[in-house]
Amino acid sequence: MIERAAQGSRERLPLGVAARLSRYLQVLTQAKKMGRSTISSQELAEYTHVNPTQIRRDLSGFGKFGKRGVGYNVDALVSQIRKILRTAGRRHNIALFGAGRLGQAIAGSEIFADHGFRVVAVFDVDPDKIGMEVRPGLRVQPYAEMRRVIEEEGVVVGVLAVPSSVAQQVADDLVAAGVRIIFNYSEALLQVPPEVTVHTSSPAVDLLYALYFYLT
Amino acid sequence: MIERAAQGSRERLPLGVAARLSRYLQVLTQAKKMGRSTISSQELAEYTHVNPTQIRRDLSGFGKFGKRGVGYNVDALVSQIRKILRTAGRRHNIALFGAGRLGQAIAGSEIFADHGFRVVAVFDVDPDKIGMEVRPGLRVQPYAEMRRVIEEEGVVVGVLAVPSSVAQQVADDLVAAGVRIIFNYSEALLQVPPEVTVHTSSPAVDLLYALYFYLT
DNA sequence: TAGATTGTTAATCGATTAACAATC
DNA sequence: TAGATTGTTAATCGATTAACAATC
Repeated sequence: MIERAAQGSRERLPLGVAARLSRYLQVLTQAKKMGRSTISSQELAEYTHVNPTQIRRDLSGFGKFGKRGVGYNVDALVSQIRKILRTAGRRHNIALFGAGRLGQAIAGSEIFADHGFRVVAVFDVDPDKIGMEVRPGLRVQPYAEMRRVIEEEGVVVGVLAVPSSVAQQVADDLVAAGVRIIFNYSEALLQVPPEVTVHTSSPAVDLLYALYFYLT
Repeated sequence: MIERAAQGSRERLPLGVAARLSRYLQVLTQAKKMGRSTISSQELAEYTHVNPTQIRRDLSGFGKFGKRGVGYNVDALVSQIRKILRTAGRRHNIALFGAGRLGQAIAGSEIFADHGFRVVAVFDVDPDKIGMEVRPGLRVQPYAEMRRVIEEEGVVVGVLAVPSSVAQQVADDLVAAGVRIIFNYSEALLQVPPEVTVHTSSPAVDLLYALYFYLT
């Protein structure tokens, strides 16, 4: 606890704790939208599939955020976790690659916006798509412009909604442009240098896992 | 090992093992597509973010699948893991809800097909979308038909690509129709009975997590 | 043979769980 | 006060890691 109280410090959280706090934040944000003002560790557990004792333990390491007999104040907890994860009051810019059906769905979604992520650019190679308005004020730009735009806009994350066949090329270009976080919606296995983090979206993995417990 | 050798038995795998095996399978399937015939635990570790020793440990619990100095045969390992996860030679039918941009992207993707999941029905309430061919041989059907189709087709998984505002209603209807696995692409927090598993897709969670380590 | 990588052990670390006093 | 839920401890279980002999 004494060590953990060093929350605002330079100390990095253990991987597991950071991952779980991110999940709590997602649920809390949504609970807030649904008009909830408090939430118990039990409810958080149902939505995150994390053990309720684990949740209380994770949170109590940073302070006494809850109220016994009541639960946690949603607004207050959102603020606290944002502080811990260092995303409070910051905006992080995303560049999206591929303006097909998936790319359009991502550009039009609120899913990133709720956490301070903003899609500031969309790129495609298809001349028919360039100039298309995927969302008010956001038009598809030619892929050739990616390097310049990434630098000008201070893009931190690249999201790949391109065919698997070109995903590696885009990843290489992103790495060369200095982007360190890549979110891969294609099926390709991407090769990147160690300082770059790739997250590949694989809904089938979660489905296989859920199915196993259904079948047994 | 003696206990684990009971792979084909009724014994359920620990949660963590089942989750990791699913991830190995995803990577192996893709590696196979890319023409790889063998893969080392080291490489699997890079793509799955699971420790290489852990991977060897997980696999050796079921048999000696690897070859020292070489690695694992991709085809053979895919077969073995499918057997362990009980998905070998089976087809599992999926019903998709919502034929908007996201729904169309999912229907057109190979991502589920590679693991024996097949989208056998797409539903929407919008009369303009009904009858639309989202992929050869697969047309959008009216939502009102969902119950009948789910029973006829033996649907095991419901995938929600609908607006958050109607997600709970669809989830309730799926539960009533006997579906036990729900994959939620909306942001809604879904209330379901304990026998039903909900997985909510939250790319923002993974992004927050990656960002934390980037910022620190 | 030399190099690489598995299979396996042992030691450490983090997660899970039950239990319950504190307290709202 | 009664009921609910946090904060916290202690015990167990599973994951991680380093190390290395076996062997392809």
